Amino acid sequence: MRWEELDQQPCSLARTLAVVGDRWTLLVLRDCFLGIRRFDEFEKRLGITRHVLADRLKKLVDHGVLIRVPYQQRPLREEYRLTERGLDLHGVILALVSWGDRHMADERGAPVRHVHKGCGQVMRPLISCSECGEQVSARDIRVEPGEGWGDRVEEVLPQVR
Amino acid sequence: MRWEELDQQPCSLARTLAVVGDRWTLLVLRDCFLGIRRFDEFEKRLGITRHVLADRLKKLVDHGVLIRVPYQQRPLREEYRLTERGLDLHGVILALVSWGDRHMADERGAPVRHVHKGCGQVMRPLISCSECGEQVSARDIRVEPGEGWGDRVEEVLPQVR
DNA sequence: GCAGTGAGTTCCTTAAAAGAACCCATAACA
DNA sequence: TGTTATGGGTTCTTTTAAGGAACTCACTGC
Repeated sequence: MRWEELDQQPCSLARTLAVVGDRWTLLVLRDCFLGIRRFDEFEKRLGITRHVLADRLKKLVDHGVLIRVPYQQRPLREEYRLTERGLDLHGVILALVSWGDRHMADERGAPVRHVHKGCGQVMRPLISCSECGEQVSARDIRVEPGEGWGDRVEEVLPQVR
Repeated sequence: MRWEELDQQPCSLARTLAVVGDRWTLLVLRDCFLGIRRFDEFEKRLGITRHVLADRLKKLVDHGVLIRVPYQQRPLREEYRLTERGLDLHGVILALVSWGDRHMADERGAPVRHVHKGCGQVMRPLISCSECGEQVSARDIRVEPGEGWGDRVEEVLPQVR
């Protein structure tokens, strides 16, 4: 399988990875959520090569995750902002950060805190069931084929422990 | 920045990406959550080269995400199972799948459904605040430096919109 | 008229992934 | 007794991607 075929797969994970499944892309998005918008700021903060940065920003724009917005004319300068679609990736970033906080933090603790504006508290993200509201983890969930699965009989979902 | 330095950064996202920030790794993990455990099964399902698969499995074992468990002696054969640390990555997979379901699904809908064993319903994962229980999205959260931030004054968190 | 800025491109070198072939212990088959 | 199959890799060569540095271009401001 090549990466170009990835978004054709009947798998939402593969399709998402076709958009953001690249380390630089996710680091760029992290900075977007921190309010970074301009080419040279990304470059300075990430230590990414301009070449790769230009490529990743372009792909994110093509996928509707970022949008270019002019912030001055003569000479035209544009910055990159998260679209609604991009903002919706916050859950992905949060999940990654949260795992890192739990399993990769050094003795000094988590590097950044997330403050919930609503209640003013430092929060951890919890994942819960949209139907009953209860908190869920891996063992609470069973996976089964949905409508978009298609009729590839041969690719049977194995038993989930 | 090289990938070897990534887990040294004072950023939980970067540190998590040092472990799982690779498309193949995440696809391998997806299959782990579907119950796949053996080398040749991963190979068949993913269409990954054996070379890369061996490398990714080894890295996941080194990072304590997977563990090798013998399932027969003579000849010794081992399978790969998620550790607790690995199971805890479920939130990451769920977040990625969920975004794909919302933004990358074709007209037929989501390829797989997640059933919450607790209530028996097909669920979507919701993210909520650990302190007040309210549902949160990108705009409800403010980021600020935490204990593990260190004293790099120059790297100021920019204003978040 | 010269240096600086923002946002890239181009060119060349190094690293990683794809693809195919090979290896090794054992078992099962004929 | 040799022949093929299985599981889980490793080796080798080619293609693709990333790193690093220099160049471009349309301005601005000094």
